[in-house]
Amino acid sequence: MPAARDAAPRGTRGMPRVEREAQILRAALEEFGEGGYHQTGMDAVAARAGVSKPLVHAYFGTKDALYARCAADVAERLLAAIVPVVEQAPPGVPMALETMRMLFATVRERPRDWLLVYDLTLPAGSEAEQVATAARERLTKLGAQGVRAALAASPLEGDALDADAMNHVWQAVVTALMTWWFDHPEQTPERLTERFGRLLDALTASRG
Amino acid sequence: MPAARDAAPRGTRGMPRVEREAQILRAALEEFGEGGYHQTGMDAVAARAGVSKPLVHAYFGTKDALYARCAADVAERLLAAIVPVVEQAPPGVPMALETMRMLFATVRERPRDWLLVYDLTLPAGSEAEQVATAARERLTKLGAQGVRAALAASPLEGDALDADAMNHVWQAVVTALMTWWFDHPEQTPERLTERFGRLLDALTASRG
DNA sequence: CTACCAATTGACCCACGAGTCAATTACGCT
DNA sequence: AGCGTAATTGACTCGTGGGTCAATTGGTAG
Repeated sequence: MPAARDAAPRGTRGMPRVEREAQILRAALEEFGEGGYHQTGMDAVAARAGVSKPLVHAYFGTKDALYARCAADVAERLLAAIVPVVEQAPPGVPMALETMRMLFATVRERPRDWLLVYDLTLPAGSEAEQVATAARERLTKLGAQGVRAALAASPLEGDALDADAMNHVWQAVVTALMTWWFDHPEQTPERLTERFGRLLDALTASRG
Repeated sequence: MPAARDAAPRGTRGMPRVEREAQILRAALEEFGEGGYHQTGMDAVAARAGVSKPLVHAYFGTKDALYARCAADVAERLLAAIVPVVEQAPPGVPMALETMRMLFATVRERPRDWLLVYDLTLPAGSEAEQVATAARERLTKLGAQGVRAALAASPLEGDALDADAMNHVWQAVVTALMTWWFDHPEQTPERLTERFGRLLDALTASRG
């Protein structure tokens, strides 16, 4: 099994640890994104990475740990992308749209990465599920602030549960546009966001 | 194995076929709804129904066929509920809301039934996936007409893809409210629908 | 060149779950 | 009561996939 060292003074062979790790992680992201947790095998990940199954285990431990690592990686990228937006832009629908655009842009090369965090069929109580759930909660608190502000600014001001429900809906909308993206790969983050803006406009107009 | 007969003139034992079938189907709906396809075992279904595993196979064949049967059952109930709404109400947002209310009401006792149709992690190419996909498509064409009408009536009239994207978003919104319902079982179909109406109002107000 | 050592793997083990079959049970008819 | 029949099941097989281990490979230091 590989030791916990990156420099290679003695007994080095094959690829440097960091590269190998990135390579396997990338393969795992692709496989998990396409097949989900249960339909993806460690063999498939190893094959896609071009290495043997034991090596994947040596680098990431169990399948559960590998998935958790992948989900954490995705979550970290997403959070890093939207934190500046939430901190800088004034709350409101435009901020929500900008947040959405940043989310699309973050997973631009592999849109299915998003599913790692939003897969609801993970083994109950597993580390993978805990990481994914935690990631969703952090994204909720950050990304939905704009929409929540919009809700609070409305003359109706629903009860406390409305904000929670709104968060769920907001995330589902992003997920829906992500999955729609899968079938329309020619779309760009910008066009997707504009498209959603049009939908909002249409909805607004039809209710005015 | 049970024969294909319902009346019981000779060699009868245990429960009548129709009751037994309904009993197993119900157990399967509960199990699949809670754990999804891959995490649910035939043993678990049999145990929940209070029968043995071979009996489940005798009644429904393979696991795949059982899931397909469950999904078809859910789809049939959902379609039967919303067809009258779509045919009678005038297109527009109110019709969409009424459709939503009927969907909630249909799965009132077991909201997780909805997930049988909207599980994206089904084995690729399986009968279960085909049934679920077909059900989603039928629901799309029916349930999204109101929203599509709203989109067309807007002054913006987006391109042809907008309608497709809008359908995806619409279904995701319903799914999101369903899953939100799981964690708030005290909610009713009516209150859920009203809540979503409030969210729409707030969104409209914040953009006017 | 040689010894050493980490990286890498072929081959294996094993748990779990789908699916099957012979055997058993109990109901209805005579 | 006793037989025929269909419902029901205990106990089994078997393929699949997660995980492990001893053995091999090929760099690097001396």
